[in-house]
Amino acid sequence: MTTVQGARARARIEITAAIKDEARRQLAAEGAAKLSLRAVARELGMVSSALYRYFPSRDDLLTALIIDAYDTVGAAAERAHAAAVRADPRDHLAHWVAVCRAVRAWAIAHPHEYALIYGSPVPGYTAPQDTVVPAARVALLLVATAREAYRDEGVALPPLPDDLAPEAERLAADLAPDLPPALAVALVFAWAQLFGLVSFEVFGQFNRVVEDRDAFFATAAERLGREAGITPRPRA
Amino acid sequence: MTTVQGARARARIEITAAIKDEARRQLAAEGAAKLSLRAVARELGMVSSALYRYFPSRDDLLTALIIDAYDTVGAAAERAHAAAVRADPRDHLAHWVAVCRAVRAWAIAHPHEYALIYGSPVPGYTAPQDTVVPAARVALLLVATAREAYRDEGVALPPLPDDLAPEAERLAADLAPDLPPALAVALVFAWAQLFGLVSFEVFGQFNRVVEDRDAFFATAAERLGREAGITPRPRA
DNA sequence: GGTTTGCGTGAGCACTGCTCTCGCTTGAGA
DNA sequence: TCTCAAGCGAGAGCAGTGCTCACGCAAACC
Repeated sequence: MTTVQGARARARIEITAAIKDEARRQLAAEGAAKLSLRAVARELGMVSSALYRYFPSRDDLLTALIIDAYDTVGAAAERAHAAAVRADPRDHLAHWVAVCRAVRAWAIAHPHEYALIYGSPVPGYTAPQDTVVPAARVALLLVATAREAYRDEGVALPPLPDDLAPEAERLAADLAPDLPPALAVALVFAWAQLFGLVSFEVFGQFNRVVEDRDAFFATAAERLGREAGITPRPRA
Repeated sequence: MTTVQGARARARIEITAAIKDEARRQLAAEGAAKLSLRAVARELGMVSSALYRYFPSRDDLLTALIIDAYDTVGAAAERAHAAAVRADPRDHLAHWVAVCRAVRAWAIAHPHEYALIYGSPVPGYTAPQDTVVPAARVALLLVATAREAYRDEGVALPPLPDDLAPEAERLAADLAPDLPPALAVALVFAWAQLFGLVSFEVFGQFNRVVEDRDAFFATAAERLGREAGITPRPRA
């Protein structure tokens, strides 16, 4: 599908990628606050103003990094999910936990990129439309996992209070019309809570509180799965 | 207790407070990234270098704001808790929910201050020791609420997996020696998950997803309370 | 082959955090 | 009461930032 392009078009793609790579390096090293266009340009051997041919502003560079970050964490989660399905196609709780662990592992390995997407929004900055699809990737994977469990095993969930019923219908209609509203609500809860756990760990809130964070997270992820209606696989 | 102080000492206190106030104003208006010492000084009619007599660096100013933010959200939560106890001393789930709502309300009212304390750590920045006591204030309140419920009504919690048992003992010993380890773990879960929910709302992750956020959060807070072992009050 | 378009250059503007020296003022000790 | 160190504000200055703009060169299109 990629037609043979002129040298110029190809150079543009390569330079754009190089800028993002170098920016990612600085991001990983120093954090978003100290990411500087001039330093990126310097490191790439170009003059700072040249960089504006590729990204009209610092915020646009950050937005590109944000989209990439959403995509890589989404891809990592999807890989982990696929591997878990391969290992045991029927153990849906294991699939769920695998997704959670993948998100956590990626976050710990790339804390500054994680902060970029799940921390405080950086500048003035309202998330552009381009970010919403990649941002939904992990969420949709959680929904898909819960859906498979629901199809295979059904679900028993606590009833919803009346005043949440309209919201629950709306949520279900938006993100999973084939699932019961109570499950849609439980999934959104679990989704937010998963990132609450990961954020607390990555952002240091667990310092001097939780020591054995692997075991802690494993249990938490499993409980989240159960709250999302996924029953553990009965022992064979 | 406050001895009569010289005019100089008093001026120092007042100016320090004025700097923090103005900084908070700019923080609320533009966010931490755009908080500038020079702008604060300008607004206060002093020269920027004078400000360094009061805060040795921008990070120190931010740290002061962080401590204040932890304290105000903690105070708000404590007020809400006290009011709920006054309204019905036996309804522990209502006390819990009141604390959660107070945290959320404060976060929504002061999103940038919330981001400062529960978002991504801002600069290079490792949290100084001074912040850990105020930071624990909300957490300790949650523990206290759960403790009262536990004393009055006991608790039934899911069993912990074996590999989490040592961590659970440690947690219980550190933050509530009088509570069962499984409850200590459940409390840390609930604590992280509470701020996961609030962060997702404040940081815009719920945009285009959750509409009726009041009802959504109310249900979530109640479920968190139940997971933390607080049973609803039986109807009188 | 001529022209439009894309792109790197370098100067420059307004801003930032932070440092340093210079004086004035305050307040505690002799 | 006088003295002198300490506290404090002023101003200049350094190094760095995001971003803009006119300028030329080179590639791509007609």
